[in-house]
Amino acid sequence: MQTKINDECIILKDIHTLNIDVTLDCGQAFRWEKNDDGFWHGVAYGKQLYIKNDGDSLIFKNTTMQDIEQIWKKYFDLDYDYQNAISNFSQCDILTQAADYCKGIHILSQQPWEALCSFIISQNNNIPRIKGIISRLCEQFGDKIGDEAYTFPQAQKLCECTVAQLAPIRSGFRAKYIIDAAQKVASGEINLDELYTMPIEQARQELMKIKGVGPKVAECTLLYGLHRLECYPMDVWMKRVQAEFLPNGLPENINQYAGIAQQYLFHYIRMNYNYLSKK
DNA sequence: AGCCAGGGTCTGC
DNA sequence: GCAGACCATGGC
Repeated sequence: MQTKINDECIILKDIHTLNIDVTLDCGQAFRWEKNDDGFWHGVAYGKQLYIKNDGDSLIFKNTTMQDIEQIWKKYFDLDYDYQNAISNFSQCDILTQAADYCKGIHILSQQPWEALCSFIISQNNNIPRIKGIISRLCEQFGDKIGDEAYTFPQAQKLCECTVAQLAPIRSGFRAKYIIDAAQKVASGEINLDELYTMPIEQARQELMKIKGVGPKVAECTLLYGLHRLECYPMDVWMKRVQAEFLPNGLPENINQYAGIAQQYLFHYIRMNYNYLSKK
């Protein structure tokens, strides 16, 4: 991987597998927006970033080589071998189609607390509105770190809030769930960092101690916040795929890559539902 | 206008 | 253990 540094840009060459456009717009993260110049801008790990693809290169703006090494390589999962994972999908038609359609989608490593909070908000909700709620949450309770850029508010901040104080973000019945999660995390009753290595079933149970966290939200938190790739969140779209194309579930050799398969199937069915359901 | 959305809780069998 | 009502809100 070669690196080139201009005045304001850092360019990583030979990044073949990451497609920024799809990765940031496939329903796993809710805080990225695309500018007219093609750059995506967002905030993660308390840092603001501008990024876009340019052929086989990745162009970073508003960051440092040190942050790329310590934060963004992990966040965008640049060191994981996606080709190898996808090579295991070849015996399953729908997985092969989905993987082909979703080339370049990586599973992001978001901060565990942000992922937990975001997917609590996601329940019985649609993606545009999830983005709006999270945006208002950050604007109201996060730290301002740039022009219209805010950090994701920490649990230590939100644990002090009442449902009434959260009213401006218009999260509806989910407000009390956000507060319960914040209290359990801020108090140390739940230690999210332990979930990186905890046996997976125990990790699920740990998260489901939080009010408003059931199997789906726990699974999303573990997949997108802790990079537990064996997790397989089942939302309404995944149930449609399963019913129509995977009556016997995932092939067993996919289990350790189930999270990748899930993200590809989710995006594929959502983008092609009318076409696929007619076939 | 009514249905749906990256679900979960609570109640009643 | 399982079905069904209910939950806030807004996009379509």
